[in-house]
Amino acid sequence: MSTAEVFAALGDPVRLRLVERLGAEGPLSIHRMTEGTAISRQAVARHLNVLRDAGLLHDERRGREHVFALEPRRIAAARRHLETISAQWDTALDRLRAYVED
Amino acid sequence: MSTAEVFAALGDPVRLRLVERLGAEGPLSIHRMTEGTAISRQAVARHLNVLRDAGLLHDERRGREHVFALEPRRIAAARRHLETISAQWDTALDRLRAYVED
DNA sequence: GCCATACGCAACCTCCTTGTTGCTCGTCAG
DNA sequence: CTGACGAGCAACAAGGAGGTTGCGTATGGC
Repeated sequence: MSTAEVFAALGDPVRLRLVERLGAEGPLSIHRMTEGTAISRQAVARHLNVLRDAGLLHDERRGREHVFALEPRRIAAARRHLETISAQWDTALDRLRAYVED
Repeated sequence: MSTAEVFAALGDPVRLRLVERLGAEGPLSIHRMTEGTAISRQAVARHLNVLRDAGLLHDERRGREHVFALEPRRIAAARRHLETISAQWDTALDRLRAYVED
């Protein structure tokens, strides 16, 4: 659930594509998510569990299907984290410039 | 240089901390970056190379020092990517709602 | 009730990552 | 010129990540 864990979860091309699909198509079952990939259902299921453990997805059993859906608040939190770094960078550069001119 | 590679680079707690430090303190040498960490200089250097290969940092030799600095444009690009996913998610939910009510 | 479906669990293999250490090389200061 | 400092390179060990296969289990349609 840490910030690094969120980025690590997004840092695999397969998982990033799964997140993009969930964002574009809405909630999907493991079986549906496996369609269009070159890997097995178990591999996809493990990727989805990683994303859920990172807080990026939430899951629900619907009959014999296991449906995963996006958790947009986690994505928003990661976005804000990157925003903070960029903002600090600007002030750090200003301080560096003042130091060099001094 | 892919998007997944950027997130993977940020997805390690040590590297995320290095990026945060560069954002807060400005450009730093490998030796300076090693201070305050529990790992060796070589390990830090490798982490910095990973971040540079992902496009998140740029580096420069200054005498016998190797200085790394943030590349805020890459961070902004990653931020926009997350923004896109969230935006698509909203419309996907609308379509899902319309489908269920149908 | 019966069978296909969608899934979970566990074992296993392979590669990549992350850390280490040892050695060498360029650079700055005295 | 010489020694200390900051880095680069390479080899190595240990752990984790990502993939597969085989098998067992609950659910839904006929």
